[in-house]
Amino acid sequence: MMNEPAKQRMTRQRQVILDELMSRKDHPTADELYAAVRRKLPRISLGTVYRNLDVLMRSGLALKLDMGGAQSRFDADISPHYHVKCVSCGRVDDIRETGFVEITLPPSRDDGYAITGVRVEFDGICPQCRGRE
Amino acid sequence: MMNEPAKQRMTRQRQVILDELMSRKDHPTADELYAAVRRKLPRISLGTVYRNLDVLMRSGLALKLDMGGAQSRFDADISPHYHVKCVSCGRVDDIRETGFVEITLPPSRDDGYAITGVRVEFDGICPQCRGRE
DNA sequence: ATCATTGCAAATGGTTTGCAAGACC
DNA sequence: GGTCTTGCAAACCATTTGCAATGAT
Repeated sequence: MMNEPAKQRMTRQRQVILDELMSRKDHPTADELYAAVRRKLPRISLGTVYRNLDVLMRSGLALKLDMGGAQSRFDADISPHYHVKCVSCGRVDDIRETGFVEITLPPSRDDGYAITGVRVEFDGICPQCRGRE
Repeated sequence: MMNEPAKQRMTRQRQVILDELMSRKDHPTADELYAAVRRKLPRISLGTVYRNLDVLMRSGLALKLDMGGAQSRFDADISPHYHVKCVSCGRVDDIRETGFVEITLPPSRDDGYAITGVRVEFDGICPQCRGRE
């Protein structure tokens, strides 16, 4: 009756995916991760990468970033921080200084929504693309 | 040499799509719009809807909302306002009170990004779904 | 034995695109 | 005539899924 948490095994594939994701500070897409992980596990499949990213996400070990654009990006840094997306080249970086964002969740009335969360994302031009202008 | 703005014609299809989009306060997906527009233009194709939404977007007459999830949503209300997405049913509504959001764009230094914009999106539970709990 | 997990391949589903016909200047 | 636009269908591409085989407990 109880909703038992699903028993998950830390398989070799899952561990390698998580390690890879934690080792980088960019925010790779599933296929970028697939390419990287394949160097250690040549027989791994893209489907497995997707399935494991989903598991890691549900377990709270990774974040899925929908920053617009076709592909999702993933982040193993689950500490609170914001993201900037370069409107020119599409890369996504962290923003660590959060002092300039001030959001007070509105009380649950208004049009009746009970607000449960906010997402703040920045657009910008990365240093590389700035130099190239 | 100059980048002339493309000459666009306000075709019947484009007008009907825009009218439909302006007439509703929800934020329809392309295929919802397609279904609605088809009542007036039974022979219109989904491809035409997509192409016109793209044109309207570039012309600044409509906004494309990427609120996560598979499909994009569109909005003909281009005045500044925020959106809430119901985490339960997926519908998207406007938030008109912006007093509780205070964001100061950071100066262009930090890791080097020149910040050009912010996106703020809310999650919540809509009144309908709240009642149904 | 049981049950999560995998590799593989096929399927899905939203969006885009090539092309020939049609509409507008 | 030139060019923007359309309908149709096929193509695209990220992601998901069915399934038989594998692995861990």
